[in-house]
Amino acid sequence: MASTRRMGSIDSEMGEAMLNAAEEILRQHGYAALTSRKIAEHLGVKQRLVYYYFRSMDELLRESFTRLSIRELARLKSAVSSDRPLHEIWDVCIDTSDARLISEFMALANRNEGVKAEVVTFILESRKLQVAALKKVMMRYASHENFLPAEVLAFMGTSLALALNREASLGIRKCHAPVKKMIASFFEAMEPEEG
Amino acid sequence: MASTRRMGSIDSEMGEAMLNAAEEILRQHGYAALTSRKIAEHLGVKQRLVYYYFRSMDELLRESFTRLSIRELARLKSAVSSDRPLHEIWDVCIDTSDARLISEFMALANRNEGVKAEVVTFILESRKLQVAALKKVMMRYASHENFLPAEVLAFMGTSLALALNREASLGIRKCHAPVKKMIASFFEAMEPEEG
DNA sequence: GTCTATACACCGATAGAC
DNA sequence: GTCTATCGGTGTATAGAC
Repeated sequence: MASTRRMGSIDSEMGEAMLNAAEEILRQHGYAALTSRKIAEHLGVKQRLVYYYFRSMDELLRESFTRLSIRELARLKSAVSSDRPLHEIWDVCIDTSDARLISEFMALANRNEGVKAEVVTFILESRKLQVAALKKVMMRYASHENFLPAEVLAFMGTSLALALNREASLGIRKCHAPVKKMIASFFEAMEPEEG
Repeated sequence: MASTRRMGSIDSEMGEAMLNAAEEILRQHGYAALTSRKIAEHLGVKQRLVYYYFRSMDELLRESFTRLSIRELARLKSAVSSDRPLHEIWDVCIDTSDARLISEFMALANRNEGVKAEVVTFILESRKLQVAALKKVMMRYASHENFLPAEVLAFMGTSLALALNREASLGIRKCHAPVKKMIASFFEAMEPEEG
């Protein structure tokens, strides 16, 4: 039997507040600064309380990414079933929570098995959604033979959005304008307005 | 006047060894584990010695990225002046030191001004080299009007290589094969063998 | 150039009171 | 559900001996 120490539910108000605080700390100060004491301080409670809601900092970290993942997949699904899925998907990718937060989780995933598993699941799931949406659009509109395979386009879209966001968070803009322009005209060709 | 505590040169054998150890720790355990104690332990010396070669851990971190940056730019420059620059540049990007190491520095850059400045300089410099190389190749070969602008291609190349490496380090392969195939045939068209 | 020794702060995690 | 108090461990950085 596992330990039965914990009594508070993660879905409670305080549990959610702690995950919110964790996200905020990750964004602003990085995973090295994500400690139970900082979270408690952030909420005006005592450090001990964090261990009432989470078995360990590791669990807190995993729960944090799980929640983020659920949130992002929901946005993606909603985009997929919209009128102009490609445009909406791109908006989700480019306007995703924060390049900094993602950077932290990417770095964490390389050495935290729990986070890694969640990150992998998230990437595969969102890619599946994107590829399906692309294939559907490419079926609908005529000239889809001129385009690259849906798998390639999905991968490119994700990669470009991530890179644009990452560089923007560093203050870099070089080449971003022509890249964005190219993407916009590309989407316009694939999924024209009033389609 | 700044402090004059330090006496050892970073370019010395021990200084270099410490930077090597730092890289290794970053790769394997992440920036939260990069401590003066771990570096010393890694080399079989005492922790105090790290502060003989570096004023602070912050300085060590900056020096570490600076060295990495110099190394990568040298590889890139050599690729640019080779027989098939595009193919060589792609090889440098895809075979770059390690997706994990880069993930760590990316995360660090978001909150360490010294590292951030170095990272920004590195990105801008390598982009400049890539764009110049692309333009040159596109001039040389005829059908360059069919291609996207050099700025866009450079950005796409970097983004795709980074994403491929990042996912590979997580064990993900989904869509990688068609993406790599597309890139290979693209380069072949732009820079054919025996050109 | 490398060491011992030490200061002081912060970490995760726990026991147990209220 | 939240608290006080405390454990052993680890972090940066320094003083000063050899």
